[in-house]
Amino acid sequence: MTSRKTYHHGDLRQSVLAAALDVITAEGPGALSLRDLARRAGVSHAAPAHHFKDRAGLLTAIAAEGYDLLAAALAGTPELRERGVRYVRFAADHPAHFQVMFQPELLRTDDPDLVAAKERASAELRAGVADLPDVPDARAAGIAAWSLAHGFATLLLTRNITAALGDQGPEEYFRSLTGLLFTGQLTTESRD
Amino acid sequence: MTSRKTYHHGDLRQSVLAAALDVITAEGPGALSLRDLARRAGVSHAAPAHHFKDRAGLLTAIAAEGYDLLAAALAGTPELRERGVRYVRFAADHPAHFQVMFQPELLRTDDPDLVAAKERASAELRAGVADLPDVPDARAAGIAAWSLAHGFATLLLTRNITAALGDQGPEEYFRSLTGLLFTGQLTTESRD
DNA sequence: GCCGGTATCTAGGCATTGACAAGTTCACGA
DNA sequence: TCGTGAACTTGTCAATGCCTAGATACCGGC
Repeated sequence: MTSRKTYHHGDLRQSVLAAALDVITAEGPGALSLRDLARRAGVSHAAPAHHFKDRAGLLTAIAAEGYDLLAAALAGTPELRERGVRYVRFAADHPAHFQVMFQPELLRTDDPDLVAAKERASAELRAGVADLPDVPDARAAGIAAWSLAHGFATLLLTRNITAALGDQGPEEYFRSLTGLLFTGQLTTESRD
Repeated sequence: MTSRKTYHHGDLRQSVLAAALDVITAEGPGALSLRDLARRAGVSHAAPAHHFKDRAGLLTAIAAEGYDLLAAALAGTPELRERGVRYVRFAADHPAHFQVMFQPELLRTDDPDLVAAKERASAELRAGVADLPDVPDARAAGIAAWSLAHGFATLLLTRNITAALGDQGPEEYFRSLTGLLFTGQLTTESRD
């Protein structure tokens, strides 16, 4: 509702993006309305379209930004476990990005910017397992680690493990979870 | 478009549910339109509302059905690993249910039927770790296992691991993944 | 300093949708 | 037979996405 003296908003793209993240965080991507975002920014209802083309364009831009944020969050972390912790932290800190990134139906998955950003994040994920010693199938190991972190993050954001967390932060809880796995406490059953 | 001779459809609820699952599977929950579902069933545009109240009601019914299907899929499986495999299989077999179940913004989370069905599924999940020997924190172990299976399932449905699968089925791949973890092949790094 | 091109934003309109209200048809039991 | 309620229809309203045409302002070349 910020009144504006100039004809040009000046920073409409960022303004709309920020408002979109708020809405998605609070009510999910389904509640997104381009017209509502325009109202919040104090511009006419068709103004956002110039920056994002349409709804899918806006969400694609958010997803691309998310992949870049994820890549940055993972960069420079040597240990695999700590990468997992940072993955969880990213999801907790950027829930809107995270949600949109993993709902391909909402996106233009062939968008060049999105593809490039996703590849940068993907490279960081692969780097986490590349230097593991004595792992026969690095790709499978990577998917195992990714599944664990991604599942934890998803269950966290869908409020499926809030009770279990207690007063502990998600990151610490996840760190101790990996400890449980890596010290073999879950391996006591039959092996085939 | 099936022409109908009687005034009453006869099985509108099931008809709408089935059509909704098709749409969600193909294009996600966002593409759901009550009016479109009505057209497919050959009824007037407001007929579905009588059975599901509104959009959230329809999605809540789908989620509840999903939790019951999941509980049934897990029931009677003794081993934890096999429960994980069945969890993955459930997601692969019922992608629409799975998606909707884990998007709380779309649902009426306080709906009694939904809460009850979710509790039944939750009980089956807990049962998987209840009889594990020598696990100090069964709850944490359960969340670790759930995270792994849920993450794998989610990444599978979002087409993030299709390349890695090759011609292997998701279930077999997941089974071998758990093998990787449970035989300690990912535990070679530092332990603190 | 000004002038034209272009990015940015406005205004209007159309088809579609979700939700609501009121009326119609039908099944079923007293 | 009658009436009661469930199942479905019809009509309507506000809101949305998207398109098109037009208005405004910024910016580089001259």
